[in-house]
Amino acid sequence: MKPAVLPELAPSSLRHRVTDVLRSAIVGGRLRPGDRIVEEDVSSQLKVSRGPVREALRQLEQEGLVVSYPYRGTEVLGVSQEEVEDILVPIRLTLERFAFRHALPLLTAADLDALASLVASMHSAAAIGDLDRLAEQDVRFHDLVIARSRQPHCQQIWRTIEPRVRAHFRRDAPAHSSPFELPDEHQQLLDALRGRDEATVLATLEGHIRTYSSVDPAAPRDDRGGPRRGQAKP
Amino acid sequence: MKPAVLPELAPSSLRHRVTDVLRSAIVGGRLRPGDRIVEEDVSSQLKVSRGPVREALRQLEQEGLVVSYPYRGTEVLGVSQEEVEDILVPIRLTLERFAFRHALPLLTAADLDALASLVASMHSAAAIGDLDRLAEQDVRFHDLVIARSRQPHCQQIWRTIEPRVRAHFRRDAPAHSSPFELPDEHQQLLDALRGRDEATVLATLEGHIRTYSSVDPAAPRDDRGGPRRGQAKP
DNA sequence: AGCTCGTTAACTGTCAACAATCCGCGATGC
DNA sequence: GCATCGCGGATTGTTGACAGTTAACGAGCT
Repeated sequence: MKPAVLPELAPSSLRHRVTDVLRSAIVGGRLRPGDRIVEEDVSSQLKVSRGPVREALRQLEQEGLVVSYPYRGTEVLGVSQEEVEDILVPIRLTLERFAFRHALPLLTAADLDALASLVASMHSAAAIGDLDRLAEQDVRFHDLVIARSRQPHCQQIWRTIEPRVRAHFRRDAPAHSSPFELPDEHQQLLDALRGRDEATVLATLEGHIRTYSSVDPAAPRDDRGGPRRGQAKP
Repeated sequence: MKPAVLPELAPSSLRHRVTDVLRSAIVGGRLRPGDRIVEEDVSSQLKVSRGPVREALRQLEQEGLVVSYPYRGTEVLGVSQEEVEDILVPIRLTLERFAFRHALPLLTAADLDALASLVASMHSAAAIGDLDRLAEQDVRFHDLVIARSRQPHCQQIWRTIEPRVRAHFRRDAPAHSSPFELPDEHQQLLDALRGRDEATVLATLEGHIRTYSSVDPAAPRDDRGGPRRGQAKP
């Protein structure tokens, strides 16, 4: 096996798994903005000590999903629609333009096949209305391309932007578009990548991301998450 | 004392101080890309245990200043000029546009005075050639405005972008412009803020930040910092 | 009543010891 | 010679205990 084409397994330390569990709880909406996260609770529920939990919380804090105040604890942070539209989506656009441009000449046939199977999975998920899997494959598509760009800062910032965008659409704008548009758009992206034409790729990408920024303007703004004083009684 | 105008002292836990020490060592160039950071060394030098050091490293990792590989350690990460120009500066522009727009109606007379004194300090620093203080006041100027915007995600992303930009200019493009332009540009920004006219503020800001993205194109690209195998013998 | 000040429970912050993993190097076998 | 295996030092990952801080509660004073 000379050409290293193995998917290079993700690092799985305890702290990474704790981070993933908490992040998916937040992104999935089981932890809502304003909810407190108590280290002891998490560590006892997950049967680990508080060390890894603390490190996970530090990471989530840097990802903008939680805030913590010294000696007072950590709570889940909300995102205002304004910040999503005016900051997160424009940043995402900057990142992905850069990433797709750099990944384009580096994508192997195996990569394109992997993307194709993700698109196929999206089609079937849309067909049976499995929105969770649809979102999951959506993220993986972009993750893969961005990973192939081999630009460390681009990847790092992407990892901090993407969960917030996803949390926002999951929590506050659940029905932003027909679930059938998503697979089609990614199919177009994939076709553009196969064509290896940078201009086409970037134009398609731009259209794709802008689609997602135009959410229902009647949706309520969400600007919760100020410093908490006092705590809820049981 | 009804109107809360106290500068609200920064949280000073051990982990915050360790983070600050390491970050300033990286941004200041005393730790260079590729250098290893060993938890035990840091903890013994700073006379603290490894816990806070680990949390500091997690935070710096999220700020993109270091990378760590499981069970193998942490090392300082470099930034390529391409990533600075194509990602970090555009993101900075997005953030500051948003922040200045939101801060504009919220800035108090005291805030404007504080900005004025920063500008004054920049003038005197430029006069005696104190580039460190100049850069320090530069950052504080933008920090203050962004803090006043009261947009949590904007602030959070700023904190992760700014150190990288600063590290880049400090390490790789030390003489990007005359030290006398900096105070003047901030003077203009301050005047625009005093005028309370959004369009003027944004135009001035844009010019200011773009100035900084146009660095000497002959400067060497810096793309170090891949995964390390093996370790240097003493 | 309203304010101030101890008291206290619930947390977070910090530490030092222990466990797990990686890397280099030399022994071993072919 | 050269690949493979396994040992050992260095360093990171994890744990449980202890110390410090916060905010709510209630007694005492005015």
